Amino acid sequence: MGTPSARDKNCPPTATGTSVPYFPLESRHLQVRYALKESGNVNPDPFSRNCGSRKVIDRIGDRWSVLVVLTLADGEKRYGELAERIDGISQKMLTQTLRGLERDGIVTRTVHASVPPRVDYALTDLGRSLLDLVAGLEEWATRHLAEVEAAQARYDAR
Amino acid sequence: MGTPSARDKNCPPTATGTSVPYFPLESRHLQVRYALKESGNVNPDPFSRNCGSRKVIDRIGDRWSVLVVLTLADGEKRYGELAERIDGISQKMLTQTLRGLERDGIVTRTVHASVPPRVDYALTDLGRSLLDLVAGLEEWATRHLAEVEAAQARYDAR
DNA sequence: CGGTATCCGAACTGATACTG
DNA sequence: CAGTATCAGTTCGGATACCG
Repeated sequence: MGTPSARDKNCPPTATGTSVPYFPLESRHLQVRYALKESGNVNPDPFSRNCGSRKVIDRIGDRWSVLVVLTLADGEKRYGELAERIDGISQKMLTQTLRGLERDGIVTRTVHASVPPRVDYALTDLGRSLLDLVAGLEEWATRHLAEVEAAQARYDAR
Repeated sequence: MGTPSARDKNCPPTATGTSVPYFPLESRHLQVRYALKESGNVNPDPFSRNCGSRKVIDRIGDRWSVLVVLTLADGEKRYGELAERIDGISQKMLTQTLRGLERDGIVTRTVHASVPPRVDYALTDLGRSLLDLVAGLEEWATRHLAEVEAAQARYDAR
């Protein structure tokens, strides 16, 4: 299967025009294709499952992660505070999102052995570095919102 | 329903600790809740459907948009080229994604009246401004990939 | 308070077949 | 070539009920 580092190298650094490296999805189908490639049984279009872009996009991909990170921007928060601030999120999704972020090392989860229980969530250093980018996205959105809406109106009119 | 601009103001500029403005989803349920609030029949937690962050997150939210924008980084590309480069995307998803990006004014679609037909896609100025951010995300991903994977390994071990 | 477990409809996604 | 239409499998997401 070649060296893993070599495969990772196939992943485009910053979208320069290299060839066919993206592997964004985790569907069964693609996993199968990947497995086949790994075993060398299929036509050779090299693409890496470990592609960095896939990782972020998976995490950014779900609607809530970004919001959670953004909400933690001004410091540690309790589960309940997060639930309250991120309007529209369900308990299930909040928990699920927090677990994912925790797994990725983006937030920490601190349980205080008190009664009633108290659980605090905070960004890690890694999380804060991601926050910079995510905040940029939000800023972009607010800055260009009017433009986007104008474009949509134009498109819909036609 | 109050002035729309006032509602938009409720949307947090850059995740400073204001209160409960996010409305990321477009589910029927939430639309109903929003409609209820609009008519003033429900408890008052002000949040804006036009929240800028919702807009971007919706667009960034699906896995493919980011990849398409990234792939268009080095210039105009044909439909087929995109399909080839973005490995794993189906025709349906590619078309759907491109339509969405076109609607938002992020890409242009140029049909050449030739036979066989030829359709070129390119980033608009708006698209290029978004590219900057998206490229940053990709860079972040590649830079911190090892960290994320280490965190995941640690989490899974436990 | 801060979750977990289950259920179920909605939405997403891809494969396939067909068209201008 | 660049789509559109249709259909089936999977996942997503919320409501509800319950637990430590």
